[in-house]
Amino acid sequence: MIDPKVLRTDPDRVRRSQKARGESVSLVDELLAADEARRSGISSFETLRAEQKDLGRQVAKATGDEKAALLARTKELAAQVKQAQADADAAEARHLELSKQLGNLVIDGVPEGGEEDGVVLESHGTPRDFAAEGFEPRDHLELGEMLGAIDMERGAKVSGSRFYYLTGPGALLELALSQFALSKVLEWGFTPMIPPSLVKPAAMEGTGFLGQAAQDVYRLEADDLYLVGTAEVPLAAYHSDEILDASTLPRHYAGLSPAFRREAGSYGKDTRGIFRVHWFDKWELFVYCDPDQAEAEHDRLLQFEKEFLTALEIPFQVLDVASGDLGLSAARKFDCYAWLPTQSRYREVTSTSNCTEFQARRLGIRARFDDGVRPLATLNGTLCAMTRMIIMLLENHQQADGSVRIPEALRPYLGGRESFTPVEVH
RNA sequence: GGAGGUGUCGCCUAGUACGGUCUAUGGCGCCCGCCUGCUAAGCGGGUUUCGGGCUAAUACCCGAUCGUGGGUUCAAAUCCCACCACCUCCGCCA
Repeated sequence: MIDPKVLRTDPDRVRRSQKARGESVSLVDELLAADEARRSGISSFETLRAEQKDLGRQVAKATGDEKAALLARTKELAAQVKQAQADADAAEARHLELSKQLGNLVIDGVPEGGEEDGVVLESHGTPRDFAAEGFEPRDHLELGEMLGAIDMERGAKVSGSRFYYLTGPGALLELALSQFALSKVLEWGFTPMIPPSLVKPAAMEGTGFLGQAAQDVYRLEADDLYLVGTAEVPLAAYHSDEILDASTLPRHYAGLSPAFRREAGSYGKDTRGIFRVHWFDKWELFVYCDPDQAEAEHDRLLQFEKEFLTALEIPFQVLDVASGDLGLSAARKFDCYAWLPTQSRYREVTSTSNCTEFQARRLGIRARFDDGVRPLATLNGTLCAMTRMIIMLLENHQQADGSVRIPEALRPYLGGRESFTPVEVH
């Protein structure tokens, strides 16, 4: 949710933001009307209720005829109070419903437009020239099968399409990546967390995943729980309905969890291998901070993501995501796109969002600052989505014979091993 | 899954059998002040939280808030119903 005061004092700014997102601008006017109705509803309820309480006190003290007279009067008032409360509740509910539809305010400077309009801010590393090296690169699945690292067929047999087994070297790679990620997050001062990956509707709703992204979420009907698509959800909900001491900010958490995604509407897209799957494991970075520090923290998250990709020797670009492609919660988003040799293009591997106070307001996360209790800012960023990172390692570090060089940074977590080589598998 | 118990303003706690100055008690902690070579102790005052109003700002005023949501009633911490969380025991289980 955005700040209701901004809506009242500067509705044009909200309209601009809605327009930049490609969302309905008339929602802003509906919200303004709902807000007004809500405030006047509450106000008339409070007035009546004060009167009722006062009468109640008199009744408590009175006796005999006096009491009977007061009781007769107060009965009618009670009916009015009840009605006023019902009206106020209805107006409040309407306002809340509309508020939740409104996306976060886009930060100035975010490029306008949709998916194609993101701006490349920087490029790091140089894609290999396989032609110059004299061989045609194999794609990650071919390499994965040669190495005995990825088994899609059995994944499909057991769980269906878009499921996989990581076997032998594949499993080792994921665990090495995970260990490497852990050592980095500790070095950067994050608290490592293993959060629950099933959450209640409130957590999903509060993080903004039940809006336009709802069709992509797995739900367990029998238990009314959701499977999270990212550790962002349990990490954001961790402090829900809490008031934190400002002196404990910023708080840096790094969560390792599975990510479950229905990938509805992506039929036929990226169907080969483990590029787009229904489940993968991921290290996610999460920050709670003073809204004043949010943009600086956002830059830091991006730095960490860049450092990780650089250490793994993967060429990548940084994209400033356009306003129409931000999702509900983000006010600004930077994606890292890594070079995928067999597609000769950069593909998304990480994404970091500054959600400002949007999620905190929905989840009731506040902090006690010198100037009072205010919602704080939340930010998140991918550190390592295992399947995508494995793809990038396999393809970028492959050799002519199908073996794959292990970047130095990962070797300590693989017993010093320098490469994986093709094997006979069954 | 079965049986029983508990849930009060940071923590502990009084209040719930019998609805009405509960406008929620007391202690700890914390904040301010006094006293004081300095600290401690002592003394006095303040302290649920949230939303709103009014202020230059304090002060002050109004509403909500006793796990959550409903209900009964003129009136609910207190009575009724549902749900949630935690604890104990039993069963099952990595």
